Amino acid sequence: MPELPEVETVINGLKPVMLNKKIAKIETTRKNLRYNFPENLDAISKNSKIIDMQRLSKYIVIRLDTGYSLISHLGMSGKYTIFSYARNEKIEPVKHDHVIFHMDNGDTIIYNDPRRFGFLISCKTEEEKNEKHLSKLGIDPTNDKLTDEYIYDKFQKCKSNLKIALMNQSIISGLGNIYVCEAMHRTKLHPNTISSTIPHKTIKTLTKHIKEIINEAIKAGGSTLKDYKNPEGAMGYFQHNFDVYGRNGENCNECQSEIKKIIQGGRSTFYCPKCQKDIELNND
DNA sequence: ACACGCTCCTGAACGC
DNA sequence: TGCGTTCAGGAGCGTG
Repeated sequence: MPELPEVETVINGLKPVMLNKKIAKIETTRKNLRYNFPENLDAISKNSKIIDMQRLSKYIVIRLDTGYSLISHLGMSGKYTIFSYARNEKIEPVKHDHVIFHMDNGDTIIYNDPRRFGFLISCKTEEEKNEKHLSKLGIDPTNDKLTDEYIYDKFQKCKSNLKIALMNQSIISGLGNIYVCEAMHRTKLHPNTISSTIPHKTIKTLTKHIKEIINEAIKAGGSTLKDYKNPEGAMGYFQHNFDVYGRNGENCNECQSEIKKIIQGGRSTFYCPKCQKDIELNND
C-alpha cells in the first residue's frame, strides 16, 4: 500500500511527464472515487499547464496555471501508469482505470484504483492551506522542522499510546502503519507505551529512527524508479523488507523471539515483545 | 475537546 | 473445485 515513500516515488516518476507540461483534457470513467470528482474539473484543467507538483504528506498536489490545484490521494490501491507517446507505448485500458490525463504532447497518464479509497479533488491554489485534508497536517518526516523537541512537546500533551500518537497526522504527517511499526521496533519501544511517559532522550532516538527509516525507503523507491514500468506497467510500489510489519509468527531479526500482532485503534500493530519494552510498565 | 468505531471498496487469503 | 466469509487499510466523520 502506498505510504509516504511510495507517494514520493510516484510523484518523482510523474514529474518528467507532467511538470511544466500542458494537459489537453482529464477524462474520468465514473462520477467518483472516495469523493466525487470536481464538478469544474474540465474548466480548471482543460488546456492548462502544470506549473508545480509537490508531495504534502501522502497527498500529491498538482498546481495548474488556472489558479487551481488538483489533490490526488492514492488510498489503498491507487496507481499511476504512464504511456509515452514519443516511445510509442500503446495504451492498454484495464479494469479500474478511473482517471485519464491526456497531455497535449500525446502522453497519457492513467490513474487506476481497484478499491477506490483514493480520490482526486481540487481547490483554488491560494486556498490550499484551508483545504480540509491539507489544513490539519503536522510536520513531514523529511522536513528539518521535525525535531525531537517538537515531538517531545507534542507527546507530553498526548494521553494516547505511542502507536496512536505516531499515526496522528496532525503531529507527524505522512507516517502510516508500516513505518510506525518499523520505527517503534528500531527504537525498541512497546506500542502501548503512553506517549507522555517517554523520556526526551528516547524521543531523540525515535526521531532519528523515523527519519532514517523514511529516508531509506525513499532511497529504495528511487532506485527502483529507473525501471518504473513493472510488468503491469504501473509505477510506484517497490518490495521492501520490513523488520516487523506483516511478520507475525516469524522470528525477530534482533532476538529471534516471535513477532506478535495486536490491534490498536482498529489497525494491526506488529512488534517484538522481547525487544520492545514498555518504559513505564516494563511489561510484554 | 478527546477517544472510539464506523464507513467507503475490492481482492486476497482462508475455511468448509 | 467452488463457494462464502473475513480482513486489510487512510482518514473523515459521527457518536459517546
